[in-house]
Order: sequence, then structure tokens, then C-alpha cells
Amino acid sequence: MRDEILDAAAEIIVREGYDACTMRAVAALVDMKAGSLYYHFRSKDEIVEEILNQGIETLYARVAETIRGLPQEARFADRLSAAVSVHVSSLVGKDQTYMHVYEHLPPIIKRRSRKMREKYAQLWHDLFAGGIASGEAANDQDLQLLVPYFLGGLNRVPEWMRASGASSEQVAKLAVATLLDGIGARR
Amino acid sequence: MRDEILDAAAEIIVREGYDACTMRAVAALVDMKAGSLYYHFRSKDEIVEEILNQGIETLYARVAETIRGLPQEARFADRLSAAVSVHVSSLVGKDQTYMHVYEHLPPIIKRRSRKMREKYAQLWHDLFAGGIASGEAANDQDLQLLVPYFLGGLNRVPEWMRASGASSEQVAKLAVATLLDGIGARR
Amino acid sequence: MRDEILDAAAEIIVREGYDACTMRAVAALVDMKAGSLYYHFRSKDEIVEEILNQGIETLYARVAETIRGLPQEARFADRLSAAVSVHVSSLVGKDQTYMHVYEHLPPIIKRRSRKMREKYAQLWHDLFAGGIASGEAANDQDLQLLVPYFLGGLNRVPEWMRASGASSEQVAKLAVATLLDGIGARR
Amino acid sequence: MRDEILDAAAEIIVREGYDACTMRAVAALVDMKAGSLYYHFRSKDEIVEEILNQGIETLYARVAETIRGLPQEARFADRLSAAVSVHVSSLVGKDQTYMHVYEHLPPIIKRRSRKMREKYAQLWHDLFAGGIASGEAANDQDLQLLVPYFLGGLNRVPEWMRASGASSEQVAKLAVATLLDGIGARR
DNA sequence: AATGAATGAGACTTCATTCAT
DNA sequence: TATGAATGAAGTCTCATTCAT
Repeated sequence: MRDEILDAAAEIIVREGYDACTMRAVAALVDMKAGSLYYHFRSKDEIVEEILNQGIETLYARVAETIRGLPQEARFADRLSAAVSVHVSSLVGKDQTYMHVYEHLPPIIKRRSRKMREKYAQLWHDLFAGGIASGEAANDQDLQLLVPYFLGGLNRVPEWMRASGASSEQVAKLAVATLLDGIGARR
Repeated sequence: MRDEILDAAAEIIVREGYDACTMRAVAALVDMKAGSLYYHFRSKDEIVEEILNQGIETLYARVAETIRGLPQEARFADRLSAAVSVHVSSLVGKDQTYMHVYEHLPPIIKRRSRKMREKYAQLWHDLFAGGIASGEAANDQDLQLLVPYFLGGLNRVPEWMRASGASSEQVAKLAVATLLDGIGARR
Repeated sequence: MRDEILDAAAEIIVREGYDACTMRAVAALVDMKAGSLYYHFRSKDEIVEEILNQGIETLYARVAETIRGLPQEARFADRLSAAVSVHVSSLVGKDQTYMHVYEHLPPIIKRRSRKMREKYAQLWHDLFAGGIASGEAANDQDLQLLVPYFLGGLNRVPEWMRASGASSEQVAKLAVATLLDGIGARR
Repeated sequence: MRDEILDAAAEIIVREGYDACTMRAVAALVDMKAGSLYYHFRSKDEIVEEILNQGIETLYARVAETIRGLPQEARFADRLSAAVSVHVSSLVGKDQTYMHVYEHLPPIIKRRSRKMREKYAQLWHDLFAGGIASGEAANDQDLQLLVPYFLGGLNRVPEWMRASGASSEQVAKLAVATLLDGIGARR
């Protein structure tokens, strides 16, 4: 039941925004009355926080696991490719509505999950740093800027995917190719 | 007065989120009482919509103007550079709070400004298409994906700029360089 | 079990007030869940009523017993002394939390126990009447007023005893002395 | 309006207890809707606190004023008499419902007004101390106990006055006489 | 005997909005 | 133009109570 409530809340936030995610609305989606939710959660905040944490933690775990699972000798491009694939498909995957949630939350609540998000960013930071160290990536990058810039681009994509109808693989490929080679014609 | 109200509302949304932007809060910021706002606007929605429109329209006008102002023979890289600079500095510029607003709005309201946003995206679409046509950009790009991906990355940056302390010029430069040449070491 | 529940409820009322005495709180104190209380009591009101009754009935029984136990020829001052002692010590005694309860209840519930309370007042009324009849107390008293006045003073004392650190014996002695002789210097 | 709301709330507390004093109920009594009360008060607590303060402060002011107004050479018995009269009549006076309020409040809220109450008790403490110093009152009193004992008796009286139909003057007279001379027959 | 789960009523509170002044 | 005052809808939350297990 706890999970069903979390799912319901996440779905509403994604579909109609944080404001529309009232206790009544959540309850209705799981065929309950608003008050009953309090048997399972102490407060609305607790629900939201749990959604947030589950979302980022799952994402972190998947990407970390993916990177760790690669052969020692994997090239930077392959590592990047794998990580991006997992990241993007997690954002879009059917049940992973959790990931969508973040961008709909009011600042006060967003701040709470900051630490976890920084930990996630660190994962990418390390990935890039590895590429630079091995000479596979240009060493003139300010990773402090590059990482959020890159993830920012990635995170916005699902919003537009619906319109363009692209698959998450296409998106991942585009992102990796663009990031590695740029769009400038080879000179 | 109308403008002062819009400014106040925008500032609150940016700083504290859409939820915190109550009529009372807005009124307080312009030294009025909530009811008085209704002399200037028909409803809260009208205020928000106007903020949104003003924001995108200003942004559109600036970027379009910048591109138009370039010499006929300007190279793609220069066009891109100029456009990115204007876009980023608008996002960060002191009074251009309007741009921040969008991401804080609930979906229902977001949808309303969709058309204008698509018009803005078209601007970039054309820019890239020009680059491809002239052979200055690789012609294997799916612009339908590339544009939102690129703008998405750009739009997220201000959020992180505060932490890293980078200037908007640095960010613009990073974005253009990365987009054009990629981060892969030259082969 | 019934008694343990009554004790728990009484304790909460005394310590934190009637409002804090929720079924959940009572249940927690006897290591149960709220619903289980309904196996033992028909309603929350039944619990409260029973506390009230038990309280006054115990008090009544003790004081009545004490008076009855005195030798036929006991003087008024001694009767009074004995009665006050029992009354005060009951108010303060460890397990006699019941007595504290009354003052925390909402009027609706208070009214219900009125009859029993009047019966208790009658006990004192009779005591005083006896003193007047025997000439040991001044015969110009309006007992209808004197009794509540006297008991009122007595009942408030525990509240202040905690602060002053006096024992119930001291209080009883003060009350009796003051009542009998007054505080005016002898003329 | 503010005052009418305070009056309404006080009246409900006195008549039906703190629990019955809901925002809806108060609003109904002043012909409003619950939400409207928040235009005048920040919260329910603010209402209650204000009632409490106004009550004790008024009481304090009146009694202090009365005592101060007595001629320098007034005798202890007269001072006491005057103070008791004011105290009792304040408790009972038509519009002074405020004073009734205190005894109906839950402990948490009671505690808040503790300081003011202690200040009031001090007034009586000083009065008695004066009597002892001048030799008009027996000097064997523990005022720390006597004051609350005496005021406790006094405060309970209104509750019973309704039943017995006594006037506040009668009550005051009884209290003073009893306190000064006791009820023991003169020996 | 006891509990997990749910309910419905109702509590306080906030907010966009209205309107007479 | 602006405000004081009010409203109605809705929000989060608490609580006594019920009932199948």
C-alpha cells in the first residue's frame, strides 16, 4: 500500500504538477479517503521526500552499477555511452516516473535532496575526469560546469521526446555523439 | 504599476517558487493590499501568463535581433556564439528574472505558453539548419532533438552557476566550444 | 485491563490535559492499539465517565469512612481535621490521579457527574452543620456558600504545592487552622 | 470587531469549554465564516492568549488600583475586604467573562500566562505581608500556601453561586469574615 | 483479545477573489 | 486607485470509531 501511494503521488506530480498533488487526489487514485493516507505516512512531506529519494537513489544505483559492470579496459566513449543510456532510459522508463518528479517540486523541497543530487553529479564528474586522465577527452574542461551543463541537457529531453517521438536510444546516441565530437563539420 | 507588479511576482516565483507567490505576497512587495491588484489585473493567472509571455518574447526579440544584426557573411560558429551569449546572459541578467520563471510553473500554466516557446525554438532550429546548409555543421543532426537538448543544457546552467561562481561568458564559451568540437580529444 | 486503561487515561488527562487524552495516546500507554480499547469500553466517553465516578466515589467513601470511624464524642475540630487530611491526601496521593481529572474536563462531561459531587458536598455540609449544632462552630454561616468556598480552596492547593514543596499534612493543618481560627490576630 | 471576536470566544469557552470553542463556532457567534477570523487574528492561539492576558491584566489592574486608592491609614481588614470585593465581583461581573476562561484551558496554554498570574499572586502576598507586619494578622502564616489556598477558594465560588443564588457581596463578606475570624466559636 | 486498515467528520488554516467605500 | 473586510473553496491533518481477520 505504501508503494501504491507513492506511485500515485508521483504520477500526479508528473502529470499535473506539484500543486495538483493534494492528499485528496492521491487518495482518490488509490481508492481511499484523504485521512487514510496518514495511516501509512506521517505527512505529505514524507511522501514527497520518499519519492524524491527513491528516484535519485535508484538512478544513482543503476548508473553506478552500470559503470562498475564495464570491463576494466573499456574506452571512455563506451563508458560514457553506457552511462548516458541508463540515465536516459531511467528518465523515460515506464515505472520510473519518480525521476520526472524533481523538476516539478517547489524550491524548498528541492533543496532537501541536494546532497544526494550532488553525489550523483559526482559520479559523472569522476567519469569525465577518468576520460581526461586517460587522454581520451580533451583536458581543457571545467568539469564543474560541464557536468551540470550536460546533465541539464539530458534531463530536459524527455519533455521534448513526446513531441518528436524519438526513442531513448536515439536520444542517448545523439547526446554522446554530440558531446564527444561536436556538431562542427570536421576540419 | 502594472510592470512593478509583474516584477514583484516574478521575483517571488524565482526566489521562493510558485506556491509562495500569493496575491498577498505580491501585493506586499509593491506596498499594496491584495485586493488592489485586481484593479490592474483580472486574475492571478493573468499576471503569471503575462510574466511568461514577456519573458519569452523579450528573449526571442533579443536573440532574433542579435542574429539579424550580424554581418551577412558571419560564420556559423560566430552566429552560434552570439546567440548563446545573449541567451545565457538573459537568463542570468539582473532584471531578467522572467526567464527563470518558467521552470517553476505548474504544467497547466506551462502549456499555455507553448506556442511562443516553439517559436523561440524555431529560431535556433533555423540557426542550426543554416549551419548545416553551409556545410559548417555536420549534416547528420536530428535538429528536432538537438535543439531541445542544447537549450536544455543551457537553461539548467544558472542553477549551478551560483555554486561554481562562473560568469555567463564562461558558460557561453563552454557551451559553444563543446557543441562545436565536442570534448573528445582530437584524433 | 479495564483498570489499567482507566489509569492510563487519567494520567494523561492530569499531565497533559483532556485534549491530549486521545484513544491512541491511551492505547500506547497500555501497549495496545487504539481500536483494541473498544473491546473493553463502548466509547471514549465511557472511559472518562468511569474515571470521574471512580474518583469521586473513592473520595466519598474514604472521607465518609473516616468520619464514621471517629469516636462518638470527637470534637468538631477533630472531625474537621480528619476529614481535611483525608481529602487533601487523596488529592495528592500517588495513585489518586482520579481527583485531578475533574478540573480538566469539558463542561458537558463535568455536568454528568454533578449528582455525585453534590452528594460529596453534602458530607461536608453535614459535618459543618454538626459543628454549628453543637456550638463548636459559629452559627452565622451560610453553609451553601461556605462549603464550596472551603473545598474550592482545598482543591486548588495541589497545583501550588509542587512549587512550594509543602507536604499534604502541612496543607491540611493550614486549612483547618485558618478555617477555625482565621488569620486575624486575636483581639 | 476584534473585541467582538474575543468576547464571542470567551463566552463559548465559559459556556461550553475549550473544546467547543472552534473557529467555526466563534465565527458563527459574530456572524462570519471561520476563515474571516484570520483577517483579525493570526491564529486561534492568538485569540486565546489575548483573552487570557486581557483577563488577568484587567483583574490585576483593578485590584492594584483599589488597594492603592485606600487611605494610608486603612486597617488590614478593610484592605482585605476591598481587595476581595473587587476580585470576586470581577469574576462574576457580566462582561468579565474573561476571568472564567482560565480554568477551562488545557495545561499547555495555561502555562503561558503563568508569569502574569504569579505577578497577581504577589499582589495578595504583599497585602497579607502588610497585615502581618502591622500585627493585624497572625504572624504564623506560610503565605506561600495561604495565598493560593485563599484565592483558590475564591475562584471556585462563582461556579456555585449560580446554584445558591448568592450575590458577590455576600460571597466577599463570607470570605473575609471566615479568613479573618475563622468559623470556630469564640472561646 | 487484539490489530491493521480504513472512514467520515471536523479541526485549523490559506488563498484567490469580491465589493462597498 | 486603493483598501478593509469578508467569503467559499480547498488544503493538511487528527481523531473517535468500525470491522474483518
